[in-house]
Amino acid sequence: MPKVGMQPIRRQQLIHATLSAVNELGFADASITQIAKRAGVSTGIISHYFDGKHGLIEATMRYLLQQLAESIAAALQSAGDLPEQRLIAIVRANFSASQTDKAAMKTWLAFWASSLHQPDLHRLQQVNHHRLHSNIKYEFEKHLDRQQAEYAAQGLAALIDGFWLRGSLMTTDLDAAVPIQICSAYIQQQLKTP
Amino acid sequence: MPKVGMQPIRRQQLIHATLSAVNELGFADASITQIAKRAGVSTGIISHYFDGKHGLIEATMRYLLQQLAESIAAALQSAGDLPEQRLIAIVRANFSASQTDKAAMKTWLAFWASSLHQPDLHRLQQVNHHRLHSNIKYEFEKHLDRQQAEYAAQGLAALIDGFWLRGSLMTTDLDAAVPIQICSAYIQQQLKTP
Amino acid sequence: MPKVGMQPIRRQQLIHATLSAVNELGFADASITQIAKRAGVSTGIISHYFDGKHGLIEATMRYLLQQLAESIAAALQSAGDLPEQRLIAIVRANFSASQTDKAAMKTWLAFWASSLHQPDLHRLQQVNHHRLHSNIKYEFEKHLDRQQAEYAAQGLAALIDGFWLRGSLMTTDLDAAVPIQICSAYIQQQLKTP
Amino acid sequence: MPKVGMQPIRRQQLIHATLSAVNELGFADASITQIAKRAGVSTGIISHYFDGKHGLIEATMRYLLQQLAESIAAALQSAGDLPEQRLIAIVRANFSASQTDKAAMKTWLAFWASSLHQPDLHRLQQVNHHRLHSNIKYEFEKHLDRQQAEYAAQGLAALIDGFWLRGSLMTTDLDAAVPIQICSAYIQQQLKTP
DNA sequence: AATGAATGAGTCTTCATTCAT
DNA sequence: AATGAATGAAGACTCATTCAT
Repeated sequence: MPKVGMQPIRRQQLIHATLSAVNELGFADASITQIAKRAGVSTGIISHYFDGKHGLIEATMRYLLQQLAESIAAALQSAGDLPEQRLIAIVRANFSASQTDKAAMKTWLAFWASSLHQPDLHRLQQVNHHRLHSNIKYEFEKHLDRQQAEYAAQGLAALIDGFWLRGSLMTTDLDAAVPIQICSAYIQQQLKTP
Repeated sequence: MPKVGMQPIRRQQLIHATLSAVNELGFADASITQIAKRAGVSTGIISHYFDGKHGLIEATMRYLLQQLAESIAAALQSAGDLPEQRLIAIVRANFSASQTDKAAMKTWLAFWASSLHQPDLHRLQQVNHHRLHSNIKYEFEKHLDRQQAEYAAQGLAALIDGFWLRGSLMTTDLDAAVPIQICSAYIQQQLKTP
Repeated sequence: MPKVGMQPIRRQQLIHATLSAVNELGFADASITQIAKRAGVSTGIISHYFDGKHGLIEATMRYLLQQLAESIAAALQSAGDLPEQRLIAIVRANFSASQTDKAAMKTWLAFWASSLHQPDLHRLQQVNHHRLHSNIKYEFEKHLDRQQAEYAAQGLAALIDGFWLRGSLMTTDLDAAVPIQICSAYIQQQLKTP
Repeated sequence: MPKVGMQPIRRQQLIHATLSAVNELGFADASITQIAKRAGVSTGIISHYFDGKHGLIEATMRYLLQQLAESIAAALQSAGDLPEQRLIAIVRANFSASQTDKAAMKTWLAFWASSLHQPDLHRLQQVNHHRLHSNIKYEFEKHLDRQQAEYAAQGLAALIDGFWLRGSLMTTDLDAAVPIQICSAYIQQQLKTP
């Protein structure tokens, strides 16, 4: 039952099917057969819309990154002007529900691991990591000198990613409250340093 | 010409070949053919000594974990009695050369990601994460109350893992000095809290 | 906006696109997607006008054969009455520019090879080969007895096809002058035989 | 039931299976499944011994070329010293039974056609064509000047290939007697030219 | 103890065809 | 008349495993 203008619908459908498959089966077992089955379409359609599995994987990772970027952008927009507020907003966005559900975290980890040997994915992931660092450093620099800000930014970014990594490897769901609290304390500590 | 006592030699040979293959090719492309080639043996030998590829992978991860555990144990032994000294020793062990070279980090990440969908690996990895937390918390508890120690431990463990994760995803080698410095500052900060 | 009389236009369009695709990509890689792209139409149109890829291939071969037949007919019409003149005219037609450019030769060879296992194409090709033989033999019979004419015809036909085959397999373009000269010499030789 | 030293046996087995499949099904339908079935082995073995289908195809073509080369070499060895005798020996070798059975001819044609778009096969085929020309020209030069020999060689090579091509496209088996007779006459004619 | 020959399930991809619009 | 969305079979290839030697 072919229809016109299906492209965006099918692409979204397939991206979600990919996330679902990676979450349930793992990156290694997320075959296009599995993905197509979850999307309720045939395997051929993947090549039709994404020019192969690799294209679908990349599009899916791009989608996740975009979600995170939007989440952070929105958090910053509704945050106050104080660096502390803005930094906590960034932390909260990174631990927002959509980012901390088991499926998303497992998928992120899978993508990162596979990005180590896939230049295209690696580039995407690098941009993401650099952006988090920049966002954070930018706020710290309002109160700290360049060197202090750099250290504070590295520390906070590591803290966020560390909680995130440990959360993704845990069996239980991540309770975002504790990480947020610890990160907040870290932020306050850093800002009062000088 | 059967040789006696080949078992430990062959096993070690194959574990190193696995690390080498995972590092250079990535987890997905580390086939037993590649591994056997690097070890200079035939593929059949893998089933003989490890009962299949899965057994080899698990043994390799176990080996990495043991290395880390020994590294930490040694660091603690030669550390002083002060919690601060002991905690910094733990940090240093986690960022020691053998743990932060690109190959080891890539392998760790690959194992972690794949552990998400492999119960055997997952169990190993859980033990490891719990041990780091326990080690750290034990030291913090010498100066802090249980709740404070728990938070401090979670924070420091996240900091360590976060630096480690960001390092493994970087293109350049990790300069351990900065993470160690930031972790040290964090430790001192936590210990003076009360 | 349906248009009237599109059929002949579309068919011609698609036949030329097929020749172009077979020439550039080879018979094996001349998919209907490629052909449709070159014709600037959708793939569906091929089934519409030719009832499938096979129909298009057959029509294309038929088109090539017709071109050759017309070329020979024209050559004979403007040739004199002497058998020698007429035979040379046939030779020239077989090596005329439109038949010896790389594209046409490659396409012919591809069609012939595939005709070995496709009855429809095989029939077309048989007619063609028989026609060349008949045309030639008819002229030789004006001066030779039946048996001699048969041999002369077989020889000349083989000579033509042989040059043609060697030309199609060469990397460089075929210089028609040499084959024509050698064929002419052969004709003269045969005609003076008795 | 793995055995040692199977390589040459399996390779030969698979090459023959390839010839059989190409002959019966055509180049396009000679899938590795079909080939493996004819050889009585699994498909995986093809990659094992030939590093993929392409390697098998190339090895098969190389085998055919070698057969022809040996056939010609043998014919020349047992031929007299006279150019005429030697040239006829070459002709006979080209139309010997092993070269003119339907299967071999169809396979040759299929290979040649596909060689147009496969550099590896093309190179093999070029060598073959050049060798035939050289062999022939070498003999003609014993009696003719360079230019005459070149023309005579081109003519005879075309004659051979032409008969061969027409034979491969025929439905019936090729009766080698007629081509040999016509070629012989051509040779004699050329040699008495000056 | 060790080899490597052999298997066959599983992966991704390509492609001609069909059909609702 | 024409599109292009969708299918699904078939293709080549990879790979962990098995087993006779």
